[in-house]
Amino acid sequence: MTSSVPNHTDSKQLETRSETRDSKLNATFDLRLATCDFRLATFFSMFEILERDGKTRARVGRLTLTHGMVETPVFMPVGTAATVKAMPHDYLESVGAQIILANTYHLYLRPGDDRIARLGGLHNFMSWPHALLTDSGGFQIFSQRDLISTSAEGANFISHLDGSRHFFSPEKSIQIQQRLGSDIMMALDECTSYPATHFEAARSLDLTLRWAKRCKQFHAGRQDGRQALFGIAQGSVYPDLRAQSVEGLQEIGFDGYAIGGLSVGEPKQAMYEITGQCGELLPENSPRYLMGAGTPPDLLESVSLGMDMFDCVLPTRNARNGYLFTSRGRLSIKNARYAEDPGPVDERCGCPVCGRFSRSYLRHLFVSGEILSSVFNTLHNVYFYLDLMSKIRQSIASQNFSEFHKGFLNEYVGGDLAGS
RNA sequence: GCAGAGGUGGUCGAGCGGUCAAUGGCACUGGGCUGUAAACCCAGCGCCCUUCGGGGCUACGCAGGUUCGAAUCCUGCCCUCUGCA
Repeated sequence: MTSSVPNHTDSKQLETRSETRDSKLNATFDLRLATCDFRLATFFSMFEILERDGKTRARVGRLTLTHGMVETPVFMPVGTAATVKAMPHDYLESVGAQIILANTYHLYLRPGDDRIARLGGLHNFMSWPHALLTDSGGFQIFSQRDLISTSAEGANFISHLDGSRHFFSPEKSIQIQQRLGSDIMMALDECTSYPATHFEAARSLDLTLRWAKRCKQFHAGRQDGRQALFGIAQGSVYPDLRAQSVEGLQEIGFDGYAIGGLSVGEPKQAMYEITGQCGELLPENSPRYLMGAGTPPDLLESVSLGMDMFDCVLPTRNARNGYLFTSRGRLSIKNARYAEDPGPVDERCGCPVCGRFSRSYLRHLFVSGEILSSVFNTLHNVYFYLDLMSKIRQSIASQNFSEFHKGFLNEYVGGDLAGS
């Protein structure tokens, strides 16, 4: 069974990919043509569990989507505006990205879902032949709450781009995601901010559940198996509300279940407790997606609690802000101590950046504000995340996940890397 | 040589009698970032103490002077730029 869990980030595989770049580009082009007309597609969303860890709730699974199979646990790089910032597509492929995120609200505002639809859908538009997940816009209800008001009917947005007013109903969010043609659509939710009182969280959860039902109903009318729909649990840090949320979602029935409203400022302990609780309550045979998480230790902990899918802006955003992930912890490449450090960012990293460039050079690029700084730092961080997920899958398959988890934390220190 | 303009903290540059250790930008140093309004944001940035309220010292080309008080006014000197010879 181990063989069914490919190591997408094996350095030899990287070389191979690099050597066959031309043929790969051709394949990409062919795939793009093939996916141009969705009516030809016959895939349906499916999740199967391939391996289970004996000591924790961790499992290895395979998600079969319209645009390819996804091995879980999986980290999905965030590509809000139809681009994983600073990452060329072939870099994403070479690093083993199986599925990336895009954002419904942002793409609706610009360039517009109708335009993307006319250009053959999001896969075609951005020339990404692999799996795509679109977030519903629910997170923007949280992150742009000063510009948004919600009602039972939906969310009223004031565009951060030009001040224009827009209304997002659950139906509209799904309609846009259908036009985009993502492999996985997310139900429109209200991402509850933290802290929230029990009363506020209950109100928010109730709204989210009603919206979830409308999303499902709207999608059911057009259900053709090409796009999966995931529901999102809310309930802040209150176990009774989380239980209610998970139960409500299952009554409606989704292709997968996400945990939203975490990693929004709550204590780590609360985050892990709620994740663990949801891991137990969510259906065993459905993919479980912890939205917005997290740090490398968060990913390991959440996998052990039964989570299958993750997304987070940390590897990409932090890369652009000069913060690199290494096997020994974080490293702020802008620090003066690296000014003349000839060593690689992480001597144990197999990424092309660590294989070629010094900390000194990368610091220079960052300090100088060079574009390559963002490119290299992002490539390194995304590689680090995807490599970590690959190792997690392997360790689960070989029944030594707990040891791997422990060993990783032992090396990975929260503070800055000691100058070495 | 004559005429005019000017020399301010790492740098550019404001201030033009007290509220000035001196606005602001940059540079520098550190921190933050968890379904991306983020190549962003925050803080520090003369020296020495501090019970974190503050206190002391040294600083606006150099040297004097006026004044209770000078980066700011006066005198001399040094230097820079522009124009005319």
